[in-house]
Parts: sequence; structure tokens; C-alpha cells
Amino acid sequence: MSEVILHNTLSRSSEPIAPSKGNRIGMYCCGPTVYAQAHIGNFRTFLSQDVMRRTLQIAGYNVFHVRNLTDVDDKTIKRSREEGKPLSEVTEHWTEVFHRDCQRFNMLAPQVEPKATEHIQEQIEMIASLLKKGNAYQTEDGSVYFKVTSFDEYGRLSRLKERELTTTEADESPNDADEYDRESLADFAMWKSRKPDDGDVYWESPWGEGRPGWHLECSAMAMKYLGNHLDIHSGGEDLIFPHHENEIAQSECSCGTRFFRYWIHCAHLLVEGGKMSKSLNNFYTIDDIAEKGFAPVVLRYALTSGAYRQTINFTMDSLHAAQSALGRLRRFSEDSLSAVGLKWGALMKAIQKGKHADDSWGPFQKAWDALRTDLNTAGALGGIFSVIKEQGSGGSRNSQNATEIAIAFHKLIFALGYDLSEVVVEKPKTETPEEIKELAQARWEAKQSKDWAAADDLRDQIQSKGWKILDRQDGFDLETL
RNA sequence: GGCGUGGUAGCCAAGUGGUAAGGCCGAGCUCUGCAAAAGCUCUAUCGCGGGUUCGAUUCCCGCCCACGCCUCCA
Repeated sequence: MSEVILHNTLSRSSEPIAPSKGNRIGMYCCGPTVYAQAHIGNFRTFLSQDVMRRTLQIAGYNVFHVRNLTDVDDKTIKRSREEGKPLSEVTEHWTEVFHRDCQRFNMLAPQVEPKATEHIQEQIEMIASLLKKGNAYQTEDGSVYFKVTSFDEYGRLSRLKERELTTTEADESPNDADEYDRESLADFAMWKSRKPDDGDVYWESPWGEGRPGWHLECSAMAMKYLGNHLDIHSGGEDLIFPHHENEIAQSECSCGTRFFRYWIHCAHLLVEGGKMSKSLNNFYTIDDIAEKGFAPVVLRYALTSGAYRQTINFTMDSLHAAQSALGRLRRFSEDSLSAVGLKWGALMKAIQKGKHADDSWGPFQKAWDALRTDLNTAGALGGIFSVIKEQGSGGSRNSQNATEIAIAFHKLIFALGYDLSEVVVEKPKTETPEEIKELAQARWEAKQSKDWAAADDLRDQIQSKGWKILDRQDGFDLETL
């Protein structure tokens, strides 16, 4: 059992994580809005959460992971209108795509993945209790708003008081899309009355037809699934305000107790030095990267090799660096496994099941200490490569503690979530044309008969056609240049 | 304007009050018929100016620059 330290936005400091109860850690992650394919910026956050979960697991905790799917909001409704399809058809499609992408990224599936539309009743109940307690009010059109001034601690998470952001300052840019009839601009909608644009997307409620506000779903579902384990809540840094602030307000007012204790936020991603956003349309998906010839594990490395609280700048260069670095990890993995007769699949499965839960890290202690200290993935990788360097190629084979080294290394790889079995050491192989194969075979034969001139000539021919020969001990491989 | 983050080698990126991990790229070497692949080796005094200290990249103050958030947003 190791201590894991995370930076808590609530206290603005790093704190050792302690479960509220027993050995189990409840972890709620704000999931995607399923109206389009999640881009790599979204996945940067989801991958950080995956590393967090894996690290807690390796540290010895029993992690209960909940990640919601937002399947009703302005964007999903808009998309369904644009496509002339029922809301559920749109959201189900993008949910499938999201799940497929998560798998390709080798992410562990949450134990529960609740949908907003399947928890309307819970949300209505929460609104009702807030109305009853005087934390909310209903407007003429049948919407219900949370009254921010009714919660003294509003702004605790985002330091609103320091920012002097009061209700009167927001009126420079009224948000038309969401402009209902609220008393104060800081108040936020928990129930939005049905409007013409909503089409047939509405539910019955004590306040008439309408739909829940965005912030409410996380409050209601987190309470439902983690009510007794309100430990870690995480999301992208942009969610600190207003989303998480509002979640806290609703939840703490409705149940009178503290909501989550640890709030973890992941920094954003820049692309080629610039901000990435859906509105600017400059984002990549896992598919775009795959088209460029990079396996998902390479993208995962590029997105997770920097510290999660640090903005990272995603570039094509970072993918090449990731590809090379992963090749070295893979070679060490293979060496260390074969040295002690272990197999990748079996070992990873055993680690996931907690079969190597002892705190035996050997030379990898530094790497593990980095990882468990606020998920310092960059530091952990530095520690790992240092050991690889020390051990030398195949060095662990000769080491006294070869087994410990192999297991510790793979525990770290598990925590980082790199599926090294997916690493293609060479560049991705496209279909090799017959012509190239024949030339390569001819060259191999010339080489065998020590006809160097012919062999070199054939190699030049192959190269001029865009292919490269990699000689092996008893044959050759081909790859594109 | 308010809040916040960051400026470390060609690029990326950890870290520490006592003279700076690691990755990529590049160069040299080993191996190889020659190459490629692989392996080994090498490459920084930490934005600028003050201060505290025996000593600061690491603490404090000021400045410059970049970026993010301020109710679409992971």
C-alpha cells in the first residue's frame, strides 16, 4: 500500500489521498457530451483520469470509477435537429464511437457510466428538495434556477470572492441561448422549460415540461452512485467554474453535507502552439492521428507523458518522439520478460488483478515515487528510462533481481496504461507490393552469394520506390521510408 | 480589468537551497561486406534585474514575455 498524493483544487495544495471509508476510493469523472467524436483534448483529460485510476489501483486501493455521459443538452439537441434524427439515435451513435476510442486508448472502463436521460427522476427530486429549502426558485416559464446567494460558500472552489466576480458584472455579454428569466445572472438553470427548439426532447416535471440543466446531472448521479464514497471528483480545468462550482452548490445545499473532498483538474492541450476548441475546428481525433500512421498507444504516450497539470503542446514532433520512446520501452519489456520467462498478457492481467500488490519496486522506486506524487508521469518516465540505461540492453537478464525488475517495470507500464504489445517498433506497415517483395528477395539472394554490387543496386532500386530494408539475422523486413 | 499557470539545452520535459532526470533530434563510436536497425558516448548553469543566504535554477520583490479561465468548452 503506497500513499498517493494529488493536487486538490479546493485547497490549492497537494494532499495525500485517504479514502472516506475502508480501502475503497470513489472517483467521479465528468464524461463526454455525446454529440460528436471526442477530440484529443478531451482525451487528454480522460487519459489523465485513467492514469489516476490505474495509479490508485497499483497503490493498493479499490477504485470505484463513475463517469457520466451527457446525452441531453443544447449541443446534442442541436445536432439531432440538424440531422433530423431522434436525440437517442444521435447520442447512441456517438456513445459507441466514444467507447471504441476508449478501448483503442487502452482505457479501463468505469464500473458505472450513467446517462443523464436515465436519471431524470433523481434530478427532479434534487430540484424539489432545493426548492423546498429555499435554494431555488421557479420562473414564470416553468424553469427552475439555483439561487446563488442562498449558498454562502458559493465560489469556494474557484475563489470567486477573490475574483470579485459578482452578479452585476456579467451583464456585458448576456448569453442569449440560455437567457431565461432568472433573477440574477449568476443563478443557473437546474430545470429548463420546454422551448420550441427542443422539439420532442422534454420530460414531465412538477414545473411542467422541460429538461434538466447541465450541472445537475453530475450532482444527482454522483450522489446516487457514490453517496458513501464522495472522494475524488475530476475533470478538465475549464470545469472548475462554473460547472463544478455549481455542482457543489446544488449538492451541498440539497443534502446538507460536504460533496467531494478532492477536486482534481487536468490542464488543457494546445495544438501546434494554439488553443484547440470545437468552435475553431482545429482539433484532431484519434482517427486523424491513426490516418497519419500512428498507433493509439503512441498518441496515448504523447498525451500522457507530460504532467497533467501542465498545459501540453501537441505537435507531430511529439508523436515521433513518442513512437521512438515507446520502441525502447517495448524492447526493454521483451528483454525483461524473456529473461525470467514471463509473458506480457499474463503478467499484465495478473497486475490488474492485484497479484503483485507488494511495494517492491527495486530500482524503479524513484519512478513509482514520481508517479504517486501527483501523477508525475514525466518524472516517472525519466525514472524508468534511467533504469533502462543502467541495466543496459538485456542487462536485467543478468541481474540478481531480474524478476523484481520485470514485475516492477510492468506495474509502472500498467499504471501508465501503455499497451506495449501494440507498439509497432518499425513504422506502420502498409501492404508491401509484390514488386518490392521480389526485389528484396532477389537482393537477399545476391547478398547470400556475396554479390555486393548486385545487392546494393537492388537496395537502391527498392529505396527509390520508397521502401527500406531492415536486415535481420536470417532474413529481412521491409518498411516504408 | 480580475483570477491563474508557465518561461530549464535545437525541440519536448522533470527536479532540487549546495553547482541540473529523462525523451526526441543531431554528432561520434560499436556492430555490419557497406548500409539500415540496434547499442554505447557526447551536447544546458535553469527569462531579466535586485534581495535574503556561506551558497539560489530552486525563497522574496520588481520587470519582461507567453498562455489559460472569467458562465459553449476536457
